[in-house]
Amino acid sequence: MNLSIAEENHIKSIYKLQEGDAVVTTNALAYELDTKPASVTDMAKKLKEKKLIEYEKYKGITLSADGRKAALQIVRRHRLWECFLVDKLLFSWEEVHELAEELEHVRSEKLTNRLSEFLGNPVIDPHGDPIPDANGKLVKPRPQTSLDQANAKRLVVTAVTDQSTALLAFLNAKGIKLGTQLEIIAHYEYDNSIEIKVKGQSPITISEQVAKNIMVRPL
Amino acid sequence: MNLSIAEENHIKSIYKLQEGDAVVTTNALAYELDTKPASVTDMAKKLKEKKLIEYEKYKGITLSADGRKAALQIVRRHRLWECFLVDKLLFSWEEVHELAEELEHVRSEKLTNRLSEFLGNPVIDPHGDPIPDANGKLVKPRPQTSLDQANAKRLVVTAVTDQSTALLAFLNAKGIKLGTQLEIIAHYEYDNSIEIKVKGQSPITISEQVAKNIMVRPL
DNA sequence: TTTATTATTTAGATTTGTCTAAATAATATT
DNA sequence: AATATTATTTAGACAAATCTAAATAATAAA
Repeated sequence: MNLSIAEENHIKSIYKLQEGDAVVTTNALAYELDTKPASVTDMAKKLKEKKLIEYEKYKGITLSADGRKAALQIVRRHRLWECFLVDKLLFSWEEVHELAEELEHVRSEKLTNRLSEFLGNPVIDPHGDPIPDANGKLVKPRPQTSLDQANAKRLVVTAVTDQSTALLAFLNAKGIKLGTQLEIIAHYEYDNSIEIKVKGQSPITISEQVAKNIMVRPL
Repeated sequence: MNLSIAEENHIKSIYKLQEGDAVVTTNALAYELDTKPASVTDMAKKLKEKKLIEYEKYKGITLSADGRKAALQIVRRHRLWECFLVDKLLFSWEEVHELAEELEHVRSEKLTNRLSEFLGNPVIDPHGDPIPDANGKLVKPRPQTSLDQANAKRLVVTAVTDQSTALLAFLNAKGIKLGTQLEIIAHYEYDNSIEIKVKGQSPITISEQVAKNIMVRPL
């Protein structure tokens, strides 16, 4: 099955929004891909034709088994390139997403597997996300919640779900990265903010919005 | 100036066919790009509009200063990726051209320069072709001729101009690679073949057609 | 349960890059 | 120089991926 870049991007976004097995709506997908709902409908028809998604009009989209397989291949390539960029070319955490977005579309299994080997077959990428293996198997990520819903007080940052340059740069500025230890001091409902103390720094306040994208596990 | 992949491929092929400053014909370019002359004419109009080429109808194509600059950037990326694939991912000589053809279109100067650094700023690629530096400067390649026109008897292979998988695999099978030493035993005009002896092997016969693509310098 | 709102799809247009077939220009041959 | 051949361009079409505007379906509100 030979997918175009546009098709791959749709598959990847459906995979991302599905999170388990939820149905993905036309609007959500259009927003994620920075495109228009009408365009998503067009593409949905094509991907259904290719049996990569389940789709009935007005009923939303889910990946088929083949679609999931394709998505995992793309995700694998993306995360391996991110590793390469950070580990070998010394890019920083927040710079690599856009570049990996392009490199991921070079569809060569041999290249992907050689790259993985070269990097020492890593199992998580620089953002803490697990890397599917050559067969598309994904190791279960360790138990984690988003920072806004954490109940334990002492936590470690394990991943960042939104990889926009803006957020990553913001976190960088605040001294928050993978493995950073922090404590929740207070959660202010009335203005949706959270006061935290990053290890070795004075306390700071962040919005719930930001906290939603920071995944943590109990220390 | 943001170029599409199609535009980049045209620029690159014009650069390749120009060899110095020769005018490139529509037909030659169509053949090189495995497309049709009419398509080349269409693209020529667009590239002229963007001031990347000099073009008057029926008069052929040459690169403008800007076009040459763009071409050298693409060639730089292509050759650096070839180095990476061979040196780091242990691909063989003849496998890397197609992959580099895709990787070269990731247009990030920062990535290109980091990659170059990571590789130790190489100045020639695995096929023996020089790599333009970050400013597009190309070190003059050592004096070389194609094998079919060589006058010295003892020679060293310095480059291969046609990088089709077929030819490279053929040469590999014959034990010919960069740096291989060989002697010309005889040049048969009547059937356009050349008998050569590769160092450490028994003499073999190759066609002039193949010899044209093997660049050599006197030992 | 009507009505209003929101989500989704359809219809038709646009851009990019390509093609074929026909027309025209340049070059080679007699 | 006239004619044949080859090279190039034009005209018109097509597929992919997108868009806008209008129509329709699903859902929420009154």
